[in-house]
Amino acid sequence: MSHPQPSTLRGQSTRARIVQAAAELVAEKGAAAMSLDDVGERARASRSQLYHYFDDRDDLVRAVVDATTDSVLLAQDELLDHLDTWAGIDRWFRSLVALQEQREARGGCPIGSLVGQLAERDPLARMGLAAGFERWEARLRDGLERLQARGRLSANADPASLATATMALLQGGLLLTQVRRDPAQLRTALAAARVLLRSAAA
Amino acid sequence: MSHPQPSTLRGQSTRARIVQAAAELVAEKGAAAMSLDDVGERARASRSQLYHYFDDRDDLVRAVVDATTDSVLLAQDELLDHLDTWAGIDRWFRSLVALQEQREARGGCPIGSLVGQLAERDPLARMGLAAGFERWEARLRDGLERLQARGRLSANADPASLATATMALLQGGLLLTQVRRDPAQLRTALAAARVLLRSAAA
DNA sequence: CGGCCGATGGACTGTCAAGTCCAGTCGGTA
DNA sequence: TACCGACTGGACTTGACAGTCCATCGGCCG
Repeated sequence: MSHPQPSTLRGQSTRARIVQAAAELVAEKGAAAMSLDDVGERARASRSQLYHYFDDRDDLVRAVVDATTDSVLLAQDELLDHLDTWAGIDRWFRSLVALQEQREARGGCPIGSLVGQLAERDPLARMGLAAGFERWEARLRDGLERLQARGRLSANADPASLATATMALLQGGLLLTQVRRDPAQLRTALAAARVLLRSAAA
Repeated sequence: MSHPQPSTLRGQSTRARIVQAAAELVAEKGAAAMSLDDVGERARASRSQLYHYFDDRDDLVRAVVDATTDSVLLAQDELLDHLDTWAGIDRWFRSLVALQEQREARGGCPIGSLVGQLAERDPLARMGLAAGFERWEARLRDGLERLQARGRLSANADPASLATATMALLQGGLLLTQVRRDPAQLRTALAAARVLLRSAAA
């Protein structure tokens, strides 16, 4: 945060390697279990490089939060662009369930999992996570608004509330999937989201 | 786990004090930040007492998981007994929102927050959390089944799926509430749960 | 009353992690 | 070439933590 973007190409690449390695370790072992030694080893960067690019451990974790939300949103970027049709929404839902099946229901949501780990410990990290969720939810809300503008969603439906409820079903479904090691939990939650959204169809 | 229930009253009380202190610290600072020194101090118990009653740190954390789910379920025991009427369900929802308002949206769900911290690190803890969720969801499912038996819920509605979806909305709503520090997120999620359930009304 | 055993106190050890420090290297520029 | 600042290497310090060890207490039962 307080460090400027590295001025040389080499510096940028080193910083990126560090964040990447840290993000992987956080995803694998949790934020508390990520040690700077681990990060250094995986990123092939020494101790002083970590402190050259980040103020301290917390600063690095915040960078991980940002990198993780970027990566989650980028991975579904295409799908999020087409939430203004019922088919597009269904496609998104199916892809989310397929991903959990492929992962054998491990890990939950990369962003959501961090909430319980960081929200009460680091206010800045919490705000970073909130910003990530806001970007995510905004994509859905925009889709629903376009759906409504085209008259496929009831005029008195509230896209903002529907988007929030859908995000809640998604996050809650992922949490139940993770804790039960069963992708069917997410499938059920998203089926409910479908019912909810369709009940507001025009 | 491997230790039997303490045989003396004094032992039982000491063990209970330890679990209680550990549970408080986990709730306040997160499972990873709970140290045995902190626990000992708060419970007025020495190091060897911790190892007298628990195998190791992980064993204590698992006891915390159980104690936390017990406490969450006990706190709403009365409300969970009356989920077989629409009024009872509404009362439950209102009470959940009121609790978050009172807590200023801090902490999220005591059980749900632990999922991201423990699920991928300790399989036994994950199973303990899953058992907690199952007990919780079962209470709701039972209520819905009674509602259905009395003909207030459509005969072709599936109480199990509705219960899962409602739990997902609850957990997701709490997660969004926590990360945004805004109880309205849970209110919106539970309003959606109400719509979902009513749409299955007979 | 004497021993047994659950329960307790607290010092001790080894390990590991965060953060500091300084001595370098590299690449571009004058 | 000489310099300068960005960048890199890795040893070192300090502290905290999990887990171990042994000595002791205290009530109950024979």
